[in-house]
Amino acid sequence: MKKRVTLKDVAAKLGVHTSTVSRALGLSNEAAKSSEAAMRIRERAAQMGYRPNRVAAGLRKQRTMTIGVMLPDITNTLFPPIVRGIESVLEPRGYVSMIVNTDSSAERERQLVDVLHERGVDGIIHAAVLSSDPTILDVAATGFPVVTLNRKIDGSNVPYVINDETFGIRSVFALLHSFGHRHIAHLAGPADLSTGQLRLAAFQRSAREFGLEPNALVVEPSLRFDEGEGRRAAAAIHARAPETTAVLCANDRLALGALQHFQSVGIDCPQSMSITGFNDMPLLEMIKPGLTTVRVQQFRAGAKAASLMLEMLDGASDAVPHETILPVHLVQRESVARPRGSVEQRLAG
Amino acid sequence: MKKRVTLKDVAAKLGVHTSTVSRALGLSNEAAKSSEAAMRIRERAAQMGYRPNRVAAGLRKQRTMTIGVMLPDITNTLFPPIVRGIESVLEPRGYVSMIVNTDSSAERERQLVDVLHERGVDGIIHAAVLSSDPTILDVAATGFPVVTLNRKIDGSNVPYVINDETFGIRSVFALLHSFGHRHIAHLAGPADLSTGQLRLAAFQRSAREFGLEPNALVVEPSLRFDEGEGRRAAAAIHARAPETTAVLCANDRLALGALQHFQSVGIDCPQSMSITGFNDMPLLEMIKPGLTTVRVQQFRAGAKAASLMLEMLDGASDAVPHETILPVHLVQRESVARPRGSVEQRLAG
DNA sequence: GCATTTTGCGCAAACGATTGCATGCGCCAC
DNA sequence: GTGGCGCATGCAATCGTTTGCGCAAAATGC
Repeated sequence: MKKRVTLKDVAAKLGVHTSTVSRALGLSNEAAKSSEAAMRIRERAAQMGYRPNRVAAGLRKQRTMTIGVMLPDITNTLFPPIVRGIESVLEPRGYVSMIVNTDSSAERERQLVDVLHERGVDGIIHAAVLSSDPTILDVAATGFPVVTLNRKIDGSNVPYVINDETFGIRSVFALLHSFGHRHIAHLAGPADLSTGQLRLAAFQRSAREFGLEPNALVVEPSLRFDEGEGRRAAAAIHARAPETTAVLCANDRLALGALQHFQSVGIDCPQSMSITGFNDMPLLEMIKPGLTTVRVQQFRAGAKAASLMLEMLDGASDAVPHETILPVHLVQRESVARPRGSVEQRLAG
Repeated sequence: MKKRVTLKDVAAKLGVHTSTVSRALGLSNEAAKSSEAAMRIRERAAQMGYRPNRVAAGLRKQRTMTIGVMLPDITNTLFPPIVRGIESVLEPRGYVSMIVNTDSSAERERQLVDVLHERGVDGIIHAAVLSSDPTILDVAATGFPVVTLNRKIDGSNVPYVINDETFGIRSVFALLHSFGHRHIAHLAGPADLSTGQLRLAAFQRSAREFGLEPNALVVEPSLRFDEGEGRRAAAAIHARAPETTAVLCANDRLALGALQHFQSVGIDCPQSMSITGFNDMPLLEMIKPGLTTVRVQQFRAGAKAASLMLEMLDGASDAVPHETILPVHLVQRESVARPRGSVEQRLAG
């Protein structure tokens, strides 16, 4: 393996001191470094194929130009766009990200925070899921730069980026309501996940806003955000409240599961049952019927979180906004129709 | 921000030299380190919350315990499982991965190799796509540890892990043939991507094997592995060869596009047109008709590549197999049926 | 009980960059 | 002509570990 070219090598070749070379290459060294001597050094360094050793620089400067990214599971289609968004702002600034998967386990999260620390990351972007996890808050409390994604943090000054879930849920609710649905069930997300909580709260607020009694509406919580739970919970809803004409699901995968369930028992969507999702995951437009859902801007969320992080690292901690809410928008496809037996449908039929 | 505890701090507190502490904590220091002195040191270090600084260790040891992972785009559903597979073997051994997205650009790839080098990664796992890209080969040629995924490398000794694409394509071909299809078109992948090439070659070999003249079968190459190209190419196939009864697609997304096209022009799948995919991407079971495809084991491929990498790093380079082929298997769903007008169908009809 | 091997630990030099301080030079002004 | 200022460069310390070397003490062998 070829030995790498170091500052010393370049310096020796030019008969100058390493510090001189270091300064000549130092990015921001005022315009002063446009002197011809510096020019010659840079030229020579490039020609020799010099590449700075960021590990050494990191040790000395206590800045590794590395950002830790913690997420539950990169396999979940939600996260890759976030990662790309983060990367899109980090990379041009010379940072790289170090991605770890927590599998939503508090224990793993604790370990992984240590792993990231040992490797000297300059900050952590935390794509949170658990509605409460002390670890990352502890880290932030020490003054270490942290930005969270998808979770509102109340009792701290950790900046966070979230999507406007409340508005999103309200939008689907409004849509269902405008189609004439009054028996709207909520297939809720897991109670220990922040998005689950948030969306449930938004559902209840919307119900009230539209003059429906929240307690009269059935809410069936799921244990995981997956199709299996969607099927199970949909069955439960149908059993508990056969009068239900629409199921507002906390995310797309639950909605997909619900869809499968109703199809399997011969209840047509959207003719006999309207179903909505959340997130607008890829490929959703392929399935039949196209799922009406809410599109969230994952890429932008990642990019935003990364910019906030960079601002913090630039020392402008005070200037970074505590809260950033990204707009979402309703994506109407075919999974919502007027309820069977509604006035309009009788007229049409 | 709390200052981190260093070896020196621990040493000072115990009145010993840093090197003593270092050795006491050094993982593999023979059983010798079970001495009570070492025990006390470890205990004390843990109690003080000592965490080794891997940056410093990396500088000194020229081993950062970091593996670079290059892939085209983490957003592509193929890659997250690979990443988890890699992580599953790296993490228990104390390594972390540094993921970069090349967007299939040779230029970006060149830059990113430098980025990874600067950060002192111990090796690179390259989830290749381009059927030829010199950069990574150059890197490997210098003796730097490289393992590639999904691409066969001929003129070098870089270990690679691939799925048994040839067998997979042959399996679908055999299935279509057994259903009575004789006018089988291939919706091929981009010619500059290795998987595109490989699958085309496998298609032609299979045709010959089953007694069909490869040149008589229509092959429509796509420019990208996406639904849009799938639609376009499917239309082209239909126009060029209306007698086609089955389209064997180079991957699932192309198949999805083809499906969309045929549906849009009123050609029913599978009644009038059989379609097959490749990869078995998630959510595929949700669409109608379920796409018959080939499942590849991405997680295992990643895990395997990572093990090979670790073997190389352990100095067992010679013992590392040059080629690893992972089995794939056919997943039959509903998108394949007997061709319209076949003897069997006439009998059934 | 003495010679020899083993063991345990301290010392100090790395690893490759950055950076405060010192030095020396040229240049300008008075 | 000399004092002072600025600028470029060199010197050396530093970041936190690891590790070869050497010395002393302990353990072993006969």
